[in-house]
Parts: sequence; C-alpha cells; structure tokens
Amino acid sequence: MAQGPTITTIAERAGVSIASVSRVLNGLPTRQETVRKVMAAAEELGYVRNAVARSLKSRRTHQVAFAMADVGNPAYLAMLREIQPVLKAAGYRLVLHSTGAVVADEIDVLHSLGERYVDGMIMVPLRVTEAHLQMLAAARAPVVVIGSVPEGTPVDNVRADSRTGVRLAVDHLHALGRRRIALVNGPTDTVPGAARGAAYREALAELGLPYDEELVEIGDFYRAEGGRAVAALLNRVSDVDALMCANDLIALGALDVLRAAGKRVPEDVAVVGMDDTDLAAASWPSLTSVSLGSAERGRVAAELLLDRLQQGEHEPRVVTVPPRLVVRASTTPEPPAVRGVPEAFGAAGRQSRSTEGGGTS
Amino acid sequence: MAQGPTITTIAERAGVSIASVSRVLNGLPTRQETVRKVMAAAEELGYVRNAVARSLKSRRTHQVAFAMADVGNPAYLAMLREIQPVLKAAGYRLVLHSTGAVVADEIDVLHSLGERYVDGMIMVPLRVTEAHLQMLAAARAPVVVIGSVPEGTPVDNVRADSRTGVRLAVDHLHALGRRRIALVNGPTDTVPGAARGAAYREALAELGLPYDEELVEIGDFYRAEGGRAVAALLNRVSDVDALMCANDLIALGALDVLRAAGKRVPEDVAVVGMDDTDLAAASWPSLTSVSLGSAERGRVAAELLLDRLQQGEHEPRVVTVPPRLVVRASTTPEPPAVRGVPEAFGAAGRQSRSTEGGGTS
DNA sequence: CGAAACACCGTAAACGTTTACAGATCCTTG
DNA sequence: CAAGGATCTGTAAACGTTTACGGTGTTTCG
Repeated sequence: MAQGPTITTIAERAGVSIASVSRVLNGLPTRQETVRKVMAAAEELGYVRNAVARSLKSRRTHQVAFAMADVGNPAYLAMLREIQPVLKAAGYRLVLHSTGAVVADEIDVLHSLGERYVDGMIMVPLRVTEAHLQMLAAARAPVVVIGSVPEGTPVDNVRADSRTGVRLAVDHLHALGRRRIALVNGPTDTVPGAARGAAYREALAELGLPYDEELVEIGDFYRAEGGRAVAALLNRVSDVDALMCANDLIALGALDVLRAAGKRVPEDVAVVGMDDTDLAAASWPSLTSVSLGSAERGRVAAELLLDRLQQGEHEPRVVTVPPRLVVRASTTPEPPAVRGVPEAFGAAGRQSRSTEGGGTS
Repeated sequence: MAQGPTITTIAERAGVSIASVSRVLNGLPTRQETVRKVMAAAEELGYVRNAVARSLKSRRTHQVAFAMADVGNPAYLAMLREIQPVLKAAGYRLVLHSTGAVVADEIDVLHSLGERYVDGMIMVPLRVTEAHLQMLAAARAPVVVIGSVPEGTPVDNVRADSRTGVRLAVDHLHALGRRRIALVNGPTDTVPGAARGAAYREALAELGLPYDEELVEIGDFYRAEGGRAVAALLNRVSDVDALMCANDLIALGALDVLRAAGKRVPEDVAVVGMDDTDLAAASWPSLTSVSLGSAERGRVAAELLLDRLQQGEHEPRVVTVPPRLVVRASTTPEPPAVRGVPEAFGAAGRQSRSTEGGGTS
C-alpha cells in the first residue's frame, strides 16, 4: 500500500516527458515507438490513473449522487436498482445518501453539491419545503427531483400519479361490486398521505359514491400501525367490504387483523395495497396493489440526469410516470386457476433479479 | 451554475493571502480580525470547499465503496442499511458498486481501487477465485471482505456461519418430531449452496438420522425454481414432513406448491427458510427462518474498515457472526395465540425502519 | 534602547493530472 | 541541398487546496 506509481514515475522509466505519457494514456496521436515504451512502463509498474487528480483538472468526477430517506424502503430500493445500471453503463459511479427522515439532512446534501464531489444528483425529497426550493435554485450541479416540485423550479422532475393510482384501485373495487370502500391512510401531513386522501375522495365522487368520514382511518405507513388502524375501523363500522390501503405495509397489517377477526379475504373484505412491493406478491393472499412505477421513475430520472450532464443547458423537463394496477388474490373473488398459480410463479420471475446467489456464507 | 468561488476569490475579497483563508477555514490559529474578514467574504460568496482539490492534497477522499452482486438482494440490502449509518457518522460517503453476477466485474472493482477515489472498500464476493486473492493481496487500499477468505489473505474478514445455521434449523425440526427432513438447495457450485448442502448432511449425522439422497433436491435460489424443486421432490417421495430451504425465496416457492398440493403447513410439512428476509415475516404462514446476521455482518465490516482507516496497519482480523433461528408459524405446530398475533405485529416493528413515508407521489 | 521572542502572514511548492504552446525532429519537395 | 511543412515531443501552467518556510511587525525584557 506504499506510494503508487504516477505519471511521473512512468515518464522517468520510459525516458519521456509526462505530457507524452498523458497523451499515450489518453490515446492521443503519438509515435508508435513512444506508445510502446510508455505502455511497457505502465504495465510493469501496474499504473492506474488517479481519479482525483483527473477530476480536479477536468472538473468532472464521473460520480452521481442518489439521495433519499432510506434505502430499506422498497420504493426507493426499486428506484436505486434501475438507476444503478443506467449510470454504470454511462461510466458514472453512484454515491448513496440515506438522509433518514430528517429534512435538514436533505438540505445539507443539496448544499454539499458545492463540494463538487459529484457531477449531479437524483433526489427523492420527503417534503418539498421553501428551503428545498432555494437550495435547488442555487444548486451548483444539475439535480433531478423524483416527486413533485412547483412549476418554475429549475430542475428536471419525475412524478408519480397517485391520484390516478387510487382511482384505478377504487374503480376496480367498485367494478367488483364493493360499495363500502374504506381508506386506511398514512399521516396526511406527508405528501403521499395528502395526495392519497384527496384522490380517494375524488374517486368516490366520480363513481357517485358518498364520502363517509367513518370510512377513513389514519394510521402510519407501517404494518403494525396499519393493523391498529384497521382494527379501529372494524370496531366502528361493521359493513366495510373493501379496504384501500395507502401502502403495502398497511395492507399487510390489514390482512393480519382481518384474519384474526375471522373475515375472509377477498370474499368478505377485499384489500388493495399501494407501491406493489415484493411483499405484495409474497403475502397470502397475495396482494392486489397499485404500482406507482418506482422502478420506471428511477430509470427516467437517471436518463434525464445523464442527458443534462451530456447535453448541458436546456429547459427543465417534467415527466409523469403512469400508475398500474396489479391485480392479485386479495381482490379477485375466486382467482381462476389460470390466474392463481401462474401468479405465484410469475411473481418469482419478477423478483429473480433481486436474489442472485441468495446469501453468503 | 457558473464558476463557484474558490479560496482565491475569497482571498481577494478579504484582502489576504490564500494561505490565510485556508488557515481560517481549517480553524488554525489566526488573528481575530483576519478571521472576521475571511468569514465574512466566505459567507457573502457562498463558498463551499472543493472536495476534489482537498482530496488531491490530503490523499483522503472520505469515500468508502461497498461492492456486492445486487442491491436488490435482501441479504446485501440488510448489510447496506447497517453500513451506511456507520460510515456516515464517521464522515464518510458511500459509493455503491453493484457488480451483477459477473466475477470479472468484481476484479475490475478491486482494480479500480488504484484510482484512489475511495479510501477503502467493503466487498461481498460471489465466489473467491485465485484472481480475487491476487487482487486483494495487491489492493491499493484497505479492503474488508464479507464472506470467507483463506488464512493469510491480508484483509479483514467477516464471516457468517451457515453450518451452524443449518444445524439450528435441523435440530429445531428434529425437536418437533420431524424425521423425514428434506433439503431444497440452490446450485452446489456456489459458496452458499455448497456450504448448506454439507451442513445439512452433518446435521443429520449428528442427530443420528440417515442421509437419504432422495430427500435432496437442487433448484435455484428463486421462488419459482424453489417451487419446481419442491414439486419434483413431492412427486418422488410422499412422506416428507419437513423442508429445509436454502433460502427464503425457495421457501416461499415451497409454500406455494404445498398449498396447491393441499398439504397443511406446518401440520403436514414444516418449512424453514434461510436469511430471515422481510419476506419471511410477510408470508402466510409466516416463515421460520435462519438469520445469518447480514445486518450485523454489515455493521461489523464497516467498523473494521473504519478502524483500519484510522488506526493504520495491523494484523488482519477475522470475525464470525453467529446465526440465529427465528421461529415463526411455518414450523410451530399450533402457534399459541400469544405467539401468533404478536408475531404479526412484532414483525412490523422490525420492518419499520424500512418504510418511512411509504412512497412518493 | 537594542535584541530576542513571538504572533501573524505571505510566498511558493506540492498533490497528479491535462493541455496550450512552442521547440525539435523528420520527411517532402522544388 | 535548402526550405517548408508535418509530425511529434517537452516545458510549463493550470485545476483548488494544504502547508513548510521565512519575513514582517509587534511585544518583551535585560
């Protein structure tokens, strides 16, 4: 781990100047003889380019940051898994920032862009505050935001459409004949919570169903909380025949509680989750879930960023990724054999990339 | 996004030399008056230190790489989630390398250490080949390997103990009265596959049970493959009363097939998975699973690396993390109420960190 | 009051590259 | 054979920091 060889070491050994070495290493036109000597010296010394010095001169680090609250969250993970290969293919390294649920950390991360250790950044903010907007406007490197940002913010923006997503789910439940469709939401002071609450209301209105406050329960986006919320709901109203859950975890909690209460899913109560995580396919009964296209949003964000890194300045772009309803056993009354079994296996196919090797010993 | 201010800009504005600016910014002893002027100038200009230039001079990037096959794999993800905060707390950024299942990529990543864009690396190799060992010996920065590496390799090493893990599971099944315990393994030319196969054999021997080739089925570490393997197994032998699966996904596939075949779990067949992923708690029935301590291995690896980065040279260390059997409904014959329900909720607690916010709109 | 001690600061070199520019070498051609 | 051009190469500056060293100005003390 001593001092690695530098361009200067090579120059001495090959008996040429450092400029020539650099030219050879960069494939610039050079006499054949010189190329040979330099290559030989580099080879013998086991030379590797110093990325730091290179970056200093070229003002390019070939690194991109991805910042979100927590890698463990399946939605962020899905994005990450798409972002990574896109960046890698373009020759960029990925710097990961897990900011936790702390908004101040997100601001910090944006600020750190000034350190120029990355060429650009993809960020999924928890909330978009005034401070965010200021930092985004002043950012020293291109940023792509996944999530909604007001018109006029000078960054590329990739959005989901949870309104339409909720609509898809509610329509589906309605089409199955359900009329007492409850909403189990997360906190309404979060962006997703608020959006999903509003969308639920809208969807009911469009279908001509009444909005009944009794049918709305607020918990948090976790399994245990979801379970508690559903328990409270069942205590209050007895004729619920469908649960629209703001999240797959909430839906899993719902399944726990329904099972304990002796209700059959989907015969007595149909359940829909949201985000279409791996858990949805793994649960029993498998969970109908609204996919908000996390993976695709990740891919699109990466592409937008690369585009900007390569093309330079242009108008900020906004891309909205459409949601998709993935129907599984928790809503389809009697899954036809064709649908039930292949689903189990089909799901495995979807997951296969996530499971190479399966562990380490 | 123009040219950011540098130390020179500040020096001019404050009417001092760049050396003074640097001293002030680094908190070295300086006259109060100068400190004031420099701070004021830096403030007005919105100066941020250039990390690249800094690294070039200091030979420290404050970045650490984590390299594994695929972030989507729950085992690696669990490691990542522990590694990240440890590094962050110590002031290091995390560079993520997803190498895919390609061994050559791992070698590449090790080679790229010579570029000095990171101060060190944590790696989880798929396989440890001769090429790996050579690169590890010649690595230009400290490396911690998660997985087993031969004696004498000059790197810190964090190991799981899948032998003991399998033993725990088989003992558990045996204690429950099961005697026809089958193994559903992944490919035996992978490290985990081989280790688990051998451990199964050993465990049976210790219990005085015969090793019956009929009871071993090889598939792959995916859900669909696992299902197929179990189907084949059931076709061949009819009296299987327990399945030791080399992986949670295989176990999920097993549940699919058993359910389709009308076998009750755990009454007719008990099922044990391995890795104790989030899926284990989410499935129905919830899955008894052997935890190989991925999270802890990640944390330990990060700590070892930091230690080496800060302390410098010392003998390579080897740490083995003990496995743990997490008992759930897929093996406990009649989960007492106390055990069944809290499990569902307890599981949510375990997962809570992975689900802040639950999605983005 | 002069010298020694001290506090502070600026100059310049260094980290390892890339690259503009000009000098050296070679070949071509009249 | 000389001049011109084409080709290749070396010198040096630059990227933005940190830091060793020596210089200046102030204080302290004999």
